[in-house]
Amino acid sequence: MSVPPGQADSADFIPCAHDYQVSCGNCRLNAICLPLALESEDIDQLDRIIQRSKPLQKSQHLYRQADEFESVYAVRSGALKAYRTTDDGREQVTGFYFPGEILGFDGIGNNAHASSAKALETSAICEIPFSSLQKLSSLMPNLQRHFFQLMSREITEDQQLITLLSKNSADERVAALMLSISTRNARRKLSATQFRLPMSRVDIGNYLGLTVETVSRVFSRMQKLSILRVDNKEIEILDPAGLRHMANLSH
Amino acid sequence: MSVPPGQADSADFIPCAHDYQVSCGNCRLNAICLPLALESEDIDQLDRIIQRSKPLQKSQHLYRQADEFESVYAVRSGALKAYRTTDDGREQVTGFYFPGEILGFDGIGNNAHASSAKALETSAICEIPFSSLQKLSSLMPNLQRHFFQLMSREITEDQQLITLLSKNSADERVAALMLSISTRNARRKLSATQFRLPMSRVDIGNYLGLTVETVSRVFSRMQKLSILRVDNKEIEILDPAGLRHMANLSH
DNA sequence: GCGGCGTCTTGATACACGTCAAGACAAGCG
DNA sequence: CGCTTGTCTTGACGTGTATCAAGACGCCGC
Repeated sequence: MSVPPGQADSADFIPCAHDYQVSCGNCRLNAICLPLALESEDIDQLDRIIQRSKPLQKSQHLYRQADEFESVYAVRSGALKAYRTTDDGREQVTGFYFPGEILGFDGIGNNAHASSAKALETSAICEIPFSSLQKLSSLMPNLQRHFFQLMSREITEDQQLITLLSKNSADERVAALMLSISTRNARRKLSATQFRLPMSRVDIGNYLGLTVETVSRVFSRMQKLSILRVDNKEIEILDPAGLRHMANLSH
Repeated sequence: MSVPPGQADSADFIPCAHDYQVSCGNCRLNAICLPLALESEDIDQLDRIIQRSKPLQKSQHLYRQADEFESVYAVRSGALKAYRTTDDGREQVTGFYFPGEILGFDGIGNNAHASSAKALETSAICEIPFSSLQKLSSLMPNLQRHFFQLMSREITEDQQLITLLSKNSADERVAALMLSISTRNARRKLSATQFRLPMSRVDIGNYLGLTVETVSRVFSRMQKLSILRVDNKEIEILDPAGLRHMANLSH
């Protein structure tokens, strides 16, 4: 297996032939992924259970809805979307996941994944087998607490999305998503004002409960107002305050 | 403190002068709340940390958004709603909680409650201090697993609501809520076809991302189609199959 | 380079639900 | 009892977003 060429656009990817052997201790994302006061002894234990064998190509699945639940996953580079398929065959995108973020928690409840996860671009993944994680959590109270917190935050974020879908206009929804991506970029020490969207307009619309056309129109409107510069998937936030205003206050 | 009079409409309430001293071992809801293979020894340990001191009157708060997070709570009788207040002062109902169900998980993430919880009618509550729960979880792998599962299910349910809000019509949303309440009633060995809604039309609309007027019109429509009999908060499901059809397939 | 095929944009039209308004009903209280 | 207040219902109308349709753009293989 050779190292895929042209990782230039993936700032989180560590260009090293044996990159899948990085440990949590030296991973530059650990401040996001594991902001814990763990002894290096503890980190070693964690390292031992984590598997880093899965570089995922664009549009490949990490797991599928109804698959048996075995692990949760941390994104090391790239980006993923999670989505569920309803009884009548339609899809609902439930989240986008960027480097340092963890997905798969929705599978614990019934021992089967409640959603599917698909790579939006070439992505490197850390797999964390849940049974090992449970054992380790019993021994390391910090770790147990950390995973309770991660799940709790997922709940909080879902509730924010619920509010967004329930109460906000198309403009507000798109603005909120742009701000969310901007914030998450900043957390990874990337530009908060310039980035490339890994997902399509269809995915954005699906996630926000809007049609592609509406999303497109909102982007055009924002561009006309000089809040954003939009060049296909390339986004530049020209007026952060205006964007925040558009997301929150405008009724 | 005297026992409140007139609990006749609250089927889950155990009419006993010292009812706040029931233990998990003999609580008739434990199959829902704690479906665990726990030794009676373990149950005793759990009993010891749980506090049952809080009978809540209608419209009283169990906790408020931004309150310090200390406990999660199990509903013993009555019903509650959880809601968050957005920056611009509007409210979003994020869930309804019935006997046997546990709420408060959204507070773990940042050590502060991310939502408020308010009693929709007189309710009895079991308080489970989270720090004790964490310690106990480390000792009892089953218990740890159980709470991971509960949180995971909360995530799954939130995602179902996201899908509902994002993809479904007013008819479908209301139908889905009625089915959800029906199912949860059945789980508690109550009628799946006849029940009294503890929440107002405003709450329903808020939860489902609809106005009161729309909710009311949907109920009228359902009544005209002989799917439901609606008498203010009293609901009778006349045509369960029709209701299911209305919730799922109709487009 | 050129053709083909997604993805994205833009415009015209339709409709589901929101908004506004008024009346009906229920509950609490002097 | 009648008054008040809040909740619920029903109707008429307006609007934001979906839908339908067509064209523009970008990407890839040949």
